[in-house]
Amino acid sequence: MGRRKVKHELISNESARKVTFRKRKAGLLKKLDELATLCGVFACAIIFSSYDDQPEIWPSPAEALSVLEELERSPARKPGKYMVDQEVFLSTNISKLNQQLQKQRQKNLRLELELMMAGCMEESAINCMSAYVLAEGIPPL
Amino acid sequence: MGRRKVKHELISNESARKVTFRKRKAGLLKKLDELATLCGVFACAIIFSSYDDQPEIWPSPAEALSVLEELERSPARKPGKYMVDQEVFLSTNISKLNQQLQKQRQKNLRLELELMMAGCMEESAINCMSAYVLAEGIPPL
DNA sequence: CAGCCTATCGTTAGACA
DNA sequence: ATGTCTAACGATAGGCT
Repeated sequence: MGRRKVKHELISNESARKVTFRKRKAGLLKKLDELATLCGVFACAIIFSSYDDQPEIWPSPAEALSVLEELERSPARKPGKYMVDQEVFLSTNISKLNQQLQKQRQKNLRLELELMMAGCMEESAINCMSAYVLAEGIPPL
Repeated sequence: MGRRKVKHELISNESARKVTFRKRKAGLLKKLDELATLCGVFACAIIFSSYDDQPEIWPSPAEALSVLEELERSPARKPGKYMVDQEVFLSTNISKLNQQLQKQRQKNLRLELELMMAGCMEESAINCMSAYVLAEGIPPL
């Protein structure tokens, strides 16, 4: 869309690439916002580029973290799918992995949360973080 | 876009909402693919919905994990930004958090990787996972 | 280089099978 | 409900400032 079609490959001209990146990143995040609102879904996006010194984290670092936690928490598949033949092995394997991950997750959660918020927010990072941790009821280190 | 404008709010009709979700999710992921290709950036998106029983993970669970790891690994800010007044405290705080997280990360990495791949891939999950782990040189548990 | 403009291309809402 | 069609709306490439 635009005055000409663009080939689906890396834009060779660097300044043109940067302009396209800014425009399209904005367009993409708008679309993600629309999808989330119109359809009531829970989503995040993370974009690393050499143009921004911080990764773009949508909708916000804290909300993105919630999505990542949900991802860890979510059952790998619908339980019923495993109740067949050799897949039972996979099922128990997943259960064990889940248990191990659960233990790790609690420890990691605080670290990730503090790091991400400290890194991606502005001056008030520490205050915001404390408020968030209190609100979510996560025990102190 | 389409025959009529749509208000930026949850679509009340459930079946219409589901149709819109399918269409827009596809459109969004196409745009993310274009952004990544045209601009050479590293990105992922995760979408939870009640319509799909699995979260949509783009571009793939394994690649999304790489992006999340990059996020953990990435310096919180440009180093220079901390070299001012009271922010030095924040800087050392972030360093400590990073060190702790680094230890956790190694343990967590294998667990998350196995769990995500086992959960989101099809029958050959275990084989693919093993190949990936070997290729990446991650030590066995 | 960052905004603004607009012709043009792409996405999608609604209709229909 | 799932797929196709297409009018209409939205995103954006290139040009300009």
